[in-house]
Amino acid sequence: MYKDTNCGEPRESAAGSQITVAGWVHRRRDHGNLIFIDLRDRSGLLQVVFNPKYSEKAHDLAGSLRSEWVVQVTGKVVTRLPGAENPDLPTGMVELSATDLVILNRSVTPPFEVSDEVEVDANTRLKYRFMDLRRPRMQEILKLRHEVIHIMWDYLTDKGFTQIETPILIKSTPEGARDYVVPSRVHPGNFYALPQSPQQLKQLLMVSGVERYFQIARCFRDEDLRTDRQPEHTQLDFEMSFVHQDDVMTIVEELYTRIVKETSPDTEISAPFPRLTYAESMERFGTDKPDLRFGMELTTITETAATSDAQVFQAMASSGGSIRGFSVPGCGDYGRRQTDNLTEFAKSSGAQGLVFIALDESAASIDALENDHIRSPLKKFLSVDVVKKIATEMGAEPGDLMLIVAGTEKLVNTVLSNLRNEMAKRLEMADPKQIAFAWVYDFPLFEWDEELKKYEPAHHVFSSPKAEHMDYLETNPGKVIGFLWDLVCNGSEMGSGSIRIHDKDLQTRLFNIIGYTEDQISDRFGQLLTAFTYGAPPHGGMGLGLDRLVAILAGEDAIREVIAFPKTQSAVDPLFEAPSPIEDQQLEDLHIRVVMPKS
RNA sequence: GGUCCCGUGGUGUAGCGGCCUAACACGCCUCCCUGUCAAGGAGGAGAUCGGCAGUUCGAAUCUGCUCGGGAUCGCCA
Repeated sequence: MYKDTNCGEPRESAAGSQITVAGWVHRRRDHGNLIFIDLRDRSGLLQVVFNPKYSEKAHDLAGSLRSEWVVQVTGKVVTRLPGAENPDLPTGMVELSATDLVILNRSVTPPFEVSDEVEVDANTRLKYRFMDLRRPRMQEILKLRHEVIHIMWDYLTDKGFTQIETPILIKSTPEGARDYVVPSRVHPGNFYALPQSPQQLKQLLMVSGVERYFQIARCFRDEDLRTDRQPEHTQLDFEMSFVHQDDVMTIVEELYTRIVKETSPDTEISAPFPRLTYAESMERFGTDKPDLRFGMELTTITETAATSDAQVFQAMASSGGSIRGFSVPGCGDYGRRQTDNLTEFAKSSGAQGLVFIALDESAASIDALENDHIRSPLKKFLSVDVVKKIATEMGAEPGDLMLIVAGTEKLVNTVLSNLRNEMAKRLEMADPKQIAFAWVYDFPLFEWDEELKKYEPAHHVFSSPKAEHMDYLETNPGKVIGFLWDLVCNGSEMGSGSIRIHDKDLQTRLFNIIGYTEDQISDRFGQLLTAFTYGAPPHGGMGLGLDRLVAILAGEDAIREVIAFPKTQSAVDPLFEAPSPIEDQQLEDLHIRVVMPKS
C-alpha cells in the first residue's frame, strides 16, 4: 500500500504517531520557508506542513507541488499550535509534519477547481467527469448510491430473494417506448434490442420456480431526455410468487423505510406510507403522483359555479365539463403581474384560461365577506353569496387566492395539478427534510387513446384485472380496475407494480382488447404464453427507479447528478463523444448501410 | 418536432449600440514571505465575446439562421 492512513482519519489521539498518507494536492499555501498542503483523498482533507527544520529535501520538493498532483507523504502527526486549529476540518486539531514527500504523478492545470463551491457548466463537467467526480459532493453521492444498493441487496437477501442477471441483448418489442437496437452480425438483417425492463424475463423466472427474484437492472429507452429521464436508467426490479398486492407493498415499504432511515437519518418519513386509490388521488390532487408534502387539495365546484352569472361556468357545466380549483393561502394580495403570470402558466399547461378570486385579508371571516373584499376578473358575474359558497367549499380564508379552471375533467386535472406544484414551489411549501412516499393503487387497466381510437394499457399488459371486473373486459375496458399500483414520492413516480396475469387465456384476452393480432401475440409474447401453460404460479412484483430514489435522498432534481457517467439532454456522452460513426468495415460486417437524413 | 432560458480569458460572472484597446473574482506563471487554512504581498500572461450571415457610419450588445447546454410540451407500455 502507498498509505497506511486515510487523510480524513487522524485526530488528536494520533498525535505522535508516524504515518504515511497518499492523495491529491487540494490546495497549497506557500509561505516561503513554510509550506502548507491540504492533502485530499476520498476520506477528507489533512493539512501537511513542510518545515525545512525537519526535512530540507521534502520542503524543497513541496515548493514545486501544484493542484491535483498525486503525492505520498510520510511524517509525524502533531497537534497544531494553539490558535492554529481549524474547527471546520474534522482533522483540524492535528497536522502532518512531513519528513518525506514522493511525487507519484503530476497534473496539468485542472479545467475547474475540485470543490463544491463552484458551479461549472454542465457540458464541461461531463467532458471532465473524472474531475467532476473528485468533488466531495459527487463522491458523497456515489457512496450514497452504493449504500442504497447495498441495503437493497442485504434486505432482499434476508427476505429470501435471489439476484439473477437477465440478458441485455434481447428482443425488440415495438409497443411502449422506442427500443435501442443492436444489429446482429451472424444474422443479417436481424437485430437485438436492449431491454426497456426485464418484465417478461422475470415473469419467466417465476414460472421457473425462483419464487423470489431481484436485480439492479439497467433499462434502456430511446426517448427524449428530461431532468429525471436518461436513455439508460437503473431499476430495482423484483418479482415474487404466491403473493397478493399487500405482500409486495410491504416488502417495498420496509425496504424503503430502512433506506431512508439509514442513509438520511435527518429526514422525516411517514410510515406506513399513506395509501390512496387512483380515483381518490385524481379527485384530491388531479394527478396519479401527488406531492403530499403540502395541502392545497382540489375541490370540484361545478354545481356552485354554474349557479353564477358567468357564461364560462354555465357553458362548461351544461356541456358536461368540470370546474375545479384550490385555494392558495395568503396570496389574496397578488397583483396584476402575478395573476397574469399564473394565467400564462395555466395556459402553457393547456388551459383556456384561469379564473382567480382573491379574498382580501381584511374580511373578518368568509361569512363576513363583502363585495369590496373580492377581486376577480369575473367579479361582476359572481355574487357575494356565490363567492362565499365557493370559498367555503374550497376551505379558503380571507387573504387567500382561489384558482379555478374549467374544461374537460382531464384537462382541468392536468392544469390544476401543475398549478398546485408550481404554487408550492413558489411559496416554498415543501419541507426539504421531508420525504413523502405514498401508494396509489387501484389503477384502471386501460386508458382510451384519443388519437389511436383504442384502449392502451395504463401501465403494461401483464397486470391482472380484479376478479369483479372481469366481466367488463370486453364490454367496457375503461372501467376495469387492476391489481396495479404506483409508489410515488414528493410528486414523482418512483415505481410501479402489479399482480401479474399467470393464465394464458386471460393474458390472451387482454392482448385482444389492445388490438394485437394473433401473429403479434405469438411473435412478441409467445414464450410467455407458452410458459404459462406449464404451471405458472400466481406472482407479482415491481420495478422501482433507483436514480430517482437516490436523487431524492441526495436532494437533487436531476438524476444526471446521481449517475456516474450520464448523458446530456441530446443523449450525448461528452466524455467519450458517444454516439459516434463506426468504421466502414464494422458496417460491412453488420450488413448495415447508413442513410443520412435529408436536411 | 414545438416553446422558453443560457453561451464573454481555464472557471464563474459584469458589460446589453460608440465610453470596450472588453471589466471583476478565482485559477495560472514569476518573485517575496515560518502558522496559513478561500493565506498574504508585488508583478505578469491569458478572450477576435459559441459559429455564420445581416441591420448599422459603428455590433459582445439588435435581427435571422446554426451549433452546444439546460428547462419544458409532445414522447416516455
